[in-house]
Amino acid sequence: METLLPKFDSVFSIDCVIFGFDDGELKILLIQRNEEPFKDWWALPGNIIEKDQSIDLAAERILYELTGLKDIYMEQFHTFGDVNRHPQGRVITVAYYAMIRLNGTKDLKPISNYASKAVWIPVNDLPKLAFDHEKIFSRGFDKIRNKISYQPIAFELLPEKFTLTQLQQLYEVILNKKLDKRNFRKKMLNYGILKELNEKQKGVSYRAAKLYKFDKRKYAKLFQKELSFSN
Amino acid sequence: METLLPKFDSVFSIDCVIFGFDDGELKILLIQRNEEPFKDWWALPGNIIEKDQSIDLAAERILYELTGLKDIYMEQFHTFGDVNRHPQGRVITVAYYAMIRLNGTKDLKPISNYASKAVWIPVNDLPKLAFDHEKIFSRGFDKIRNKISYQPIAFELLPEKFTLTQLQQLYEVILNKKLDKRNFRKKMLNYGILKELNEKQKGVSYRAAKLYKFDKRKYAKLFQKELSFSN
DNA sequence: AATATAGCGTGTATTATTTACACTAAGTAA
DNA sequence: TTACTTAGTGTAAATAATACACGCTATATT
Repeated sequence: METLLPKFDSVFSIDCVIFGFDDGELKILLIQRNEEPFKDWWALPGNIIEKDQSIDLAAERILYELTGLKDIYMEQFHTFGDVNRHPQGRVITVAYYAMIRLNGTKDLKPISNYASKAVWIPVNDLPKLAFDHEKIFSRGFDKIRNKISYQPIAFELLPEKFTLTQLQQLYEVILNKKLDKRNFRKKMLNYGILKELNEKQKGVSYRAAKLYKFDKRKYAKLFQKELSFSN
Repeated sequence: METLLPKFDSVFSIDCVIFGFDDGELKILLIQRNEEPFKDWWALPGNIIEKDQSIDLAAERILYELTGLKDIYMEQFHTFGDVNRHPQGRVITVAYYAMIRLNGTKDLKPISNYASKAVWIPVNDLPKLAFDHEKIFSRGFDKIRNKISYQPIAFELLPEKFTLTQLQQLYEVILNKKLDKRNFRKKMLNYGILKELNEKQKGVSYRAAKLYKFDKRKYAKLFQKELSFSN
């Protein structure tokens, strides 16, 4: 960590915690930094907010520049403002998260030079991260763990067609606990936000499971209502 | 709104949405601005973050300077970063909320010159606010409404000793709906976080109600656990 | 002393939700 | 044909949520 770098005044930055699910594992998107400080370290995709850009748009742009991912809807979850979180000066960072679908090996290609690469890393196998990014990640992880426990947001992470077992496995890795199969299925189907397809899983060496699709329309209806509270 | 004021570069600010409950009404703390822009307008207590201060501490300091309130624990709830939310330049603001107890007429005295006064205003009777402060307030209100519906956080707003009816009234104004008396009492007492006192309400011209106290210790135990999720 | 008043305090039946729990069925591989 | 692996299913018990009404008690009034 150099100390010869120029100091700069207070700036705002964005950091993104992007979750994906693949191969039975929950992963997040990391970049390898190509610049000081923390050159060659792993870090969350993040950068400085431009002056003429709202923070939400800045988040989208930054994610795109560092990873090549476009049109990802992210949600802000916390702002980190400790004085010394950045070695070069005061940087306050607004952290965003998103859960996205890894369509096979969606190509990750940093557009800007700021990152030398972008890769998916299992959350259970994270390297040391630059700055306070471990703290940011961990808070983001708490956030989705918390959210999923009262809102079925996990579909974003799955392929378009999925089995109930896959969905359950995803819940299990996020919540870090085993769930009861029958109760899980009962609950999920009860939401009424899954469409059963006339298709089955392929390429498995055992009885193939039914495939389901997530029904966005019903989901929206259900969870608009859900935001008001009952007697 | 002057346009002759100096432009400044990107800065961070804090805005505070402080809730109080008094006289059966939910109120928030507003200041009257003593400086341009929006001189003489009502606004949330808020100001610029200093360079060498973490945002959490900055929030405390700013609240103190503008209202005289000290040692108020606030929680961050959202960061607002639209480009044009401040007429003089780019200002990104981190919004905090707190719920506090109005001990009678707790004296509000702006320490800094930046506010000419600080007062409690009923949320149902808010004036037009400076900047995008109406939006910030409204998001903060959503936040506590949401939170209270799954966590009994309302005690902070009540006097140390309170009756169950007062507690219910508070819930009703926050949730903006009538609640069933028997069910409400059953639920609250079931939490096991209320201590029944051997005292009764005084100065009422009808049968006096029992007074209760909030049991912080039990609350902490209960809601630490509550953050993990069940099968 | 009697009465009016205003809010206090209480219980039960119904329904919905959550939990615990184990075996047969179907498809694949050998 | 058999062995293997995962899919798919139901019920009973416990807990939580809801709907609902009236006698009690302290004070104020006459």
